[in-house]
Amino acid sequence: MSRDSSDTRVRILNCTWNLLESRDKKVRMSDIAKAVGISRQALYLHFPTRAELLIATTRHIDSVKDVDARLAESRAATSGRDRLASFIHGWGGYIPEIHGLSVALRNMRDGDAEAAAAWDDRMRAVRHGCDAAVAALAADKMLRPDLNNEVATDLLWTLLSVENWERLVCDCGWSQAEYESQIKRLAEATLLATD
Amino acid sequence: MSRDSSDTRVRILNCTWNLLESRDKKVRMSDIAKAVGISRQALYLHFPTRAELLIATTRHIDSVKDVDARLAESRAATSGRDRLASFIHGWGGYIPEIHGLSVALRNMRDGDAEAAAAWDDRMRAVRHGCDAAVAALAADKMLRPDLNNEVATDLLWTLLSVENWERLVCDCGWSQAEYESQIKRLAEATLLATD
DNA sequence: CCATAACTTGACACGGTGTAAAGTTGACAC
DNA sequence: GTGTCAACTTTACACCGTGTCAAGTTATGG
Repeated sequence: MSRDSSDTRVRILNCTWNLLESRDKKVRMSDIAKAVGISRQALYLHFPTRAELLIATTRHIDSVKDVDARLAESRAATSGRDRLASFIHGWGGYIPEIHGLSVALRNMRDGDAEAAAAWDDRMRAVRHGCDAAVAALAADKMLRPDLNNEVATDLLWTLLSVENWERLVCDCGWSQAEYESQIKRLAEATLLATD
Repeated sequence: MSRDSSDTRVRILNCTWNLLESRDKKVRMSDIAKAVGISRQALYLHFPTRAELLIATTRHIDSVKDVDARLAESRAATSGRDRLASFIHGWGGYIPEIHGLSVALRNMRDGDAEAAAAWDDRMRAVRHGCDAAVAALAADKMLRPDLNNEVATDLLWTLLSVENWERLVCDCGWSQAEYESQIKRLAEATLLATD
């Protein structure tokens, strides 16, 4: 019973996750196999390609970290401004969880269309969140009059990119709190009407 | 005389540049060789590794596009605010020239420390420009009082990343002019004291 | 005519992904 | 017990792109 197929699958996903978050170096299929304690080939019994393993790992993290719950909070906000702040907190706080994976997936962009599509799909989901936050601002007449919804969404989406988080937190050494507060200020300065 | 060594070297650099800007796919050593009209091995007579070829190509673009002249303009600005605007225009206008190369170099990050170092070096140069622009603002007492120079430099540097340009221009379909004007507005909203 | 530099051809090692095939092990059914 | 099925192992190999090596060609200039 301890050698269940689904059990091994979960162990693979967890080990992949751990390796991606801990190591800075490249994570090979053989590294993952070694970490799980199975042969490299057994990996291919569960996941046909490295790309699919990485994609499955993102979904696994999503379910473990309950990304939906984080987003639900922002959807519950009453004012547009609150919604913006809570979306930034929700998504911005999620970035560190998926950062290692994000790097791995992005590094496969050229050479693997499937991996690229998977990453783009996730980014599109973030964009929907940005769009909703912008729409809430517009509904409250809080959006700068010289910005239409699409341009505003583009700007917020860009601001909240994983790359910007990496720059500020990893390269510049900011704390997560500093990141969130500055990005929030920046987003407000960018999007809000000066009343 | 038409078969000069330095002549071939320049042809290699130009072809590499062209391929990186035109193709979206991966550019292999054999692709470059074919484009130049020489054998793959001849490439290695001029450049020891792919990474060194890419790095040499960045330097080649720098000299052809005269990046120094662009930066000189911003250094000549009288007010801090002008300096910021002209730095954004200078660097922001240079990004499209090096974009293809930037992607190729960044994609080598893991696996080639030399390529990573070369890219980081260029980004550090941009950071120096950001730092100078922020210092000019501070000298004019135009910098927001709640920002110290380092945090302000971090923010401007992040704002002006190639990745943000890619998002807005490539992914969102903005024109270069839209990019520059919005980024300028964003930078001012982020850094300038509200007088 | 000879020497040299630029370049060619063809072969190969290496690392990482993915495939294929035959063998082992343990749980459960009858 | 015997059989069977699934999970997993071991070994081997094909493919691709980078980089190396060695021997041969060709043009130019002393």
